[in-house]
Amino acid sequence: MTHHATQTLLELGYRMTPQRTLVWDVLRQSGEHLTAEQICARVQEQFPHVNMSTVYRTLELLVELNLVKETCLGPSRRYYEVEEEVPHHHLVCEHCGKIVHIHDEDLGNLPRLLEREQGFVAEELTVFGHCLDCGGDHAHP
Amino acid sequence: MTHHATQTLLELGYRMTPQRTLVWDVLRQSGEHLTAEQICARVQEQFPHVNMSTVYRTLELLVELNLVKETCLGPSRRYYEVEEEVPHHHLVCEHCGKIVHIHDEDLGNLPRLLEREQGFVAEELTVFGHCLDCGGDHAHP
DNA sequence: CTTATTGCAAAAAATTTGCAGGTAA
DNA sequence: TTACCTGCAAATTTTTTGCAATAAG
Repeated sequence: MTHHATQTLLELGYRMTPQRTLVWDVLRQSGEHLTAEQICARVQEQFPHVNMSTVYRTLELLVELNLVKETCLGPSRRYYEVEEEVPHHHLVCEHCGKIVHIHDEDLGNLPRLLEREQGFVAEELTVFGHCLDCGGDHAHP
Repeated sequence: MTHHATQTLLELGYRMTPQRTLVWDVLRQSGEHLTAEQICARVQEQFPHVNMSTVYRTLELLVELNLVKETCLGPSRRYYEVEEEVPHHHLVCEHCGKIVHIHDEDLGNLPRLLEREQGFVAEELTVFGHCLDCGGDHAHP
C-alpha cells in the first residue's frame, strides 16, 4: 500500500492489515472502475481466503476516508475507484459500455451555469449517451 | 391509463391489464422518481394483492417500450419515472437528497463540446453535488 | 378459445451484520 | 495485552424466474 493511504489509516487509529493493503493495491493497479466482486476476485489471487465481507468493509472504510470513490455508472451495481487529486467525470456509452474520463476543463460553462442559474455546485457528473464510433454491442459497464 | 400508453401496448400485441394501468397511473400521477417498492406500495393501495414481481415485469416492459425511464440517481437502487417528450437531466444534492430536473437548454455548451472534443453524444446527464441553500441532512434519494 | 399475464413461492444477486477467534500496534 | 479486524455463516435487501391458474382479446 502506498505511504499515502497507510499513513491516513494509521493516523486515524485504524490498523494496517494485508487485506486492506491488497484491496487498495488492486484499485491502484487497475486504474479502472471495479465492482466489489471483481476486487475480491483479484485480491483472492494473492490471498485466497479473503472474504467478500472484508472487502465490503474495507471499501466502506476507504470511501469514508475519501481514499476511494464509489460511483454510479448504471443501475444495479456499485463501482469503486481510487479517489484522485484531480476530480474526474464519466461518459458512459450505453451501446458499447465504454467509459471515458473527462475533467473539469472539459465541462465548458456548465458548472458556472448551474451555480448561477440553479444555485447548485456540481461535484461529479455522469453523462449517459453513445460514442459516435462505437460498435453498438449494448453491453453494460 | 392514458390513451398514449394503452395504444402503444395494444398496437404491439400486449394486453392491457389493471396491474399495468395502475403502475402507469402511479408513475404519471407522482411525477417523481419512484423505486419499484414505492410503486408497488402505491399500486397496492388500490389493488392490494398486486405482486412485486408483476410490478418489476411491468416496469421492464414499459422501459423496453420507452414509456418509462430507469434512472441512476445513486448507488443501490433503481428509480423509475415517466419518459417525457422533452428529455431532462438530474441534479442530485448529496447533502439533502433533493433532486432537480433541468433541460437541454440549461446545459450550456456541454453537449456540443462533448460531441466535438470527445465524439460523444450526450443523452442523459446526472450531476452530483450540493445545493447552496440546503440544510445538509445527508439523505439519499 | 388461445396464450399473454398474473400471483405465489422459491432462487439469485448484492450487500450487511453478529459473533468468536486471530492479530496489529 | 488490548480491542480492532477478519472469516464464517446467516440475515437483509433488491431483483429475477418457474409454474400453474387466470383473464384479456
